[in-house]
Amino acid sequence: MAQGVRARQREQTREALLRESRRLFSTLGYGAVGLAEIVAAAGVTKGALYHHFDSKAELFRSVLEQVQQEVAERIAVTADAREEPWEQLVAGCEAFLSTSTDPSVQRILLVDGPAVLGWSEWRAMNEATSGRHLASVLTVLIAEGTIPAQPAAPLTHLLSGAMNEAALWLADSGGPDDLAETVRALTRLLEALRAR
Amino acid sequence: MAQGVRARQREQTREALLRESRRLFSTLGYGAVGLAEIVAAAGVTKGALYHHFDSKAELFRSVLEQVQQEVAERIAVTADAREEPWEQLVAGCEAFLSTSTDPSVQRILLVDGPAVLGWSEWRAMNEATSGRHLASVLTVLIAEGTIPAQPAAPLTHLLSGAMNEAALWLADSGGPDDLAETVRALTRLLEALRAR
DNA sequence: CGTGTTGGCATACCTTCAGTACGTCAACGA
DNA sequence: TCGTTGACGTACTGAAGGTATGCCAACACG
Repeated sequence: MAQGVRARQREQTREALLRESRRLFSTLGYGAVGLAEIVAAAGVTKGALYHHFDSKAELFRSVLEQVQQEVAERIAVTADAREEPWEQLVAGCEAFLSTSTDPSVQRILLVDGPAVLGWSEWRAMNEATSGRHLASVLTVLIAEGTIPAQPAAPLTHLLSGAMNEAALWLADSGGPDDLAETVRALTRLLEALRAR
Repeated sequence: MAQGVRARQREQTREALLRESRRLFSTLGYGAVGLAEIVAAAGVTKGALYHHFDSKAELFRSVLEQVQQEVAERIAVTADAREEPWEQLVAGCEAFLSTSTDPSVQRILLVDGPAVLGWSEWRAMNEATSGRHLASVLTVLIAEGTIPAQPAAPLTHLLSGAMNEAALWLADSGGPDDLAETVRALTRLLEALRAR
């Protein structure tokens, strides 16, 4: 860390760009934010921006990657606190829903993400971070027979999509009751899946 | 119909703009398509476009509205062919999944739609068309006790999101097996919901 | 049937914004 | 100490969304 004044300055600039662009992207949306706004807020110029990122889309990609990492981290921490895979699934889902009340998660990760990067790239990125937790725990639950035998992939996508949409909904027209109601509905859904 | 040469010409121009922009939006995405491309393909100029639509986003909105109507129509026709509400639900879900293999539905309705219009507007539009069918049939199923008593709204959004994501997934990395697998997974999910 | 009006569109222009070319200066290695 | 290089700043370009204005044919109306 702090390997020379040069590298430190570089990191500061990069972080300022990421921080300010994340703030602006999450409040105004990708399309409504100009590079001029971003560099002004970060206290640099477009030369600096293009020295660190190849394009506006690449800058957004880095921001999205950062958001993804944070979400995945919170899910992993919450889930790993439980012993049973089933408990991990439920806790992880709840963690995702509560984390996603953050507007930056909303807009950047769920709305603009697929449109800017294209859905398949967005999906690959999701798969590499928070999506993997869901896939792996479902695989375990199917293998141990807690969930009836079936291919894991389709079910993973169904649940993933359900939670994404639910997150968007309860942030939009959300009284605080709706979060609880949604968690309960999701729990009922998961419980219904369980083998009996 | 055909009320004067004037109104007919107007309709032709408008339809040409909607048709060509829908084609371009669905293949390249909203951001990658310029108005110059659209008007060239439609055989008119930007003057005509702005005479019919207030902005590029408004043009996209009209295209999206058209796509939504078509999807809702196909779902309604399929569902109304069944008697029992439960059969209507399953058939409607299957109809949505198979309809959504169309790339224009994919890109316009599911990917660019929320980003261009904003999620809440997109949601309102969805609610007014195809989303209403899902909401109403779920309400009936809960009322008649086929699905355990619970608020309808959260469950509606969970299922809606599940199908949206599933549609995107099976179009992207989809062998024809995946469509069948996804339908089966969705059916299992719905069956699990059923009161026993 | 002649005439004024309006609707439907073309043309030319303006503004903004992503992206590029190039210059500059301080940090770094030798 | 000096040449090199990396981290920017500055100035410019092309393109794209949007606007102002003009034109001509269709329509209403006497």
